[in-house]
Amino acid sequence: MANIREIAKLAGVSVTTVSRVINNHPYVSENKRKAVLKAMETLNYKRNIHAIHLAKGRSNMIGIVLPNIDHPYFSQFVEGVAEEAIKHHLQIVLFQTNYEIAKELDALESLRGNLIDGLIFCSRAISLDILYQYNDYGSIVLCEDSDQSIYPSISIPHEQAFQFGLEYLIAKGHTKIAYTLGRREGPNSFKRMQAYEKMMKRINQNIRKEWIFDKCLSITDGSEVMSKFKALKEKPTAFLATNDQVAAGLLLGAKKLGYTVPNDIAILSFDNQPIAELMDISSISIPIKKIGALSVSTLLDTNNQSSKKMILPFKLYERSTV
Amino acid sequence: MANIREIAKLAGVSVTTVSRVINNHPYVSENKRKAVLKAMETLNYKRNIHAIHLAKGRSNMIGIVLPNIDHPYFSQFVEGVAEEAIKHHLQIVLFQTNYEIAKELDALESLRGNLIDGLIFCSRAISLDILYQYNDYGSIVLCEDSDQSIYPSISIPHEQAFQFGLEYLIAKGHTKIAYTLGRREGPNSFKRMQAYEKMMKRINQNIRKEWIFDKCLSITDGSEVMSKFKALKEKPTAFLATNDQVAAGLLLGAKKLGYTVPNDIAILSFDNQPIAELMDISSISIPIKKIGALSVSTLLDTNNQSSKKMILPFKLYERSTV
DNA sequence: TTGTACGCGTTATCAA
DNA sequence: TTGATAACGCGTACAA
Repeated sequence: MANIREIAKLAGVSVTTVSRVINNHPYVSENKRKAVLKAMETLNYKRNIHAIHLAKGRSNMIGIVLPNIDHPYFSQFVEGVAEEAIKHHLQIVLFQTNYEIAKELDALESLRGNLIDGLIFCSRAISLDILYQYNDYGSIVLCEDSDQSIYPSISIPHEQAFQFGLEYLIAKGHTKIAYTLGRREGPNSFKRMQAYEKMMKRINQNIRKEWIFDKCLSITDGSEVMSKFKALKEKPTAFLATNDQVAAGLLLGAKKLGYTVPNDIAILSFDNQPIAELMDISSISIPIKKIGALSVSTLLDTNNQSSKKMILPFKLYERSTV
Repeated sequence: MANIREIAKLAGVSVTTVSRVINNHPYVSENKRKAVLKAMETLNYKRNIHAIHLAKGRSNMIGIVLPNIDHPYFSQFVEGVAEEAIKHHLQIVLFQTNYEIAKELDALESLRGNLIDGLIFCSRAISLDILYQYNDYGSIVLCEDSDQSIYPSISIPHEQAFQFGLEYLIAKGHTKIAYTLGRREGPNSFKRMQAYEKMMKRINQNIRKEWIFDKCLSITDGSEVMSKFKALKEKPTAFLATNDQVAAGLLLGAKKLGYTVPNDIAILSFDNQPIAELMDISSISIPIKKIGALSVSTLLDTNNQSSKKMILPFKLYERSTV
């Protein structure tokens, strides 16, 4: 409860001097500094962070917007953010939105209300129009393959990567290719769908709606898709999966249903997480942690270069499922 | 930028009245309320959260201390916390510690400095002695099978659950039982080790250090343990695994090395997450999300019952790996 | 090198 | 039903 004034009184100095000692400012004589430190000790002083935030107008906290933390992609992303944040003495506030726009607005309002200095959109549902309204209230970084020009964005080139995956499957002799998506509405999904349509046109294949599975994010989702695959009259020969979890589910589901991989059905996925290596799943790597870390440094850097787009490299890891 | 005073001026009322309107207090005439709301609208008013925190002495933020978020156990835990927190309009601040005591101290200092109103220790490395020094600075909840009596704790009965798992393996004919641990130092691990020693004594088995594998948390860790298993002269016939990830790694590693499960080696794990169901791994469930959710409500409740210990039930799901 | 005095934006108290 | 004013605790011109 002891505040800076009580310390000053006990130490026989002014509050300014106390403040200087606390913040390691120069121009404090050694004996006064000692007196202040001693007073702080005896009164068990702790500074009130809210007062600092109020006085400074900043909080050294940043927010992360994500649908749900309980998914390897997002938790790894946050891990990358956390590691970088700690270097800059930033605290992290989590906004789990479940893709609800109202919750994303909460996060934006927290930015407007100065709770956080900046906001990282790991994945968003809200429209860019609304996002633009918050342009003045703090830094915002988008982690998506975005073509807008207001906010900095960081991602891999999703369209190109998806096309690369399709070309790889085609080169392996596949023309009947199905794919899974997290959710149709996301900007990254949109890029993936574009790549798919383009490539199918190139190899003269019709787009079959029943070969496109959305809402696929988890290992369980992948397994369920495999059951749907079984019921399909006309079957694809390959899957391009949202991520390694879905691919693992597909693989396990396939084995359970008696299909052999890659003979009956080939599987290629994204992310290249440990599970892909362990289950020997061919996967296109995405540097998730790095994207997280870069989103922090970009956030801090945002004064200078307010709307740059960063594109990170992806890489194919060939394994046994294609 | 507009603050409460400017609103007051424009609306022709006092700051008190503005504050009343903002906080839905009674005793504001309808026309003044309208005038205030209009002024807020035209000046694009947003309240400064730091000023509120300072004036109120609270922040409506809670902290979570965990080693690293990029693990299904912890991310699911946080998911449980987040879902409960949102019901109480609480924000979540993440403290990723990597089991470093200094980082745990950071979190405690944030509690002391009023940044957060309460702190949840999902897993801790710091000693209870030090923890006790922060008893006055806010609520603390421990999510461990703890016998201390200062802070509320929430967990499953780890010793009992581990014993239950061992008894199950023994009933299935196993006497040569190995196990994996997250880290030796944790309170939960200690309980598990106790149970192990007790049960081995009961069935007249020596404790073999080389059958105890620590630092096992991930799927990769499990796979590596299996390689060590291969090099073992005298081999156990069963593994009790830290969690489903480790079990999955053990299972995949076993298959890769040509062992059959459960004939060559049986595997039983904890958590019962989706991957266990999908890979048909026998597992003892832990209600992780529920523990997370309860930790929040306990935190809020902590005035009344400052040191209760909550023990949640576990349950065995028998599958094909034992 | 030190201190005074004010600003930060809001809530709470008390008098009217 | 309203408003003046004092906290809340710290940072920082500016003066000395």
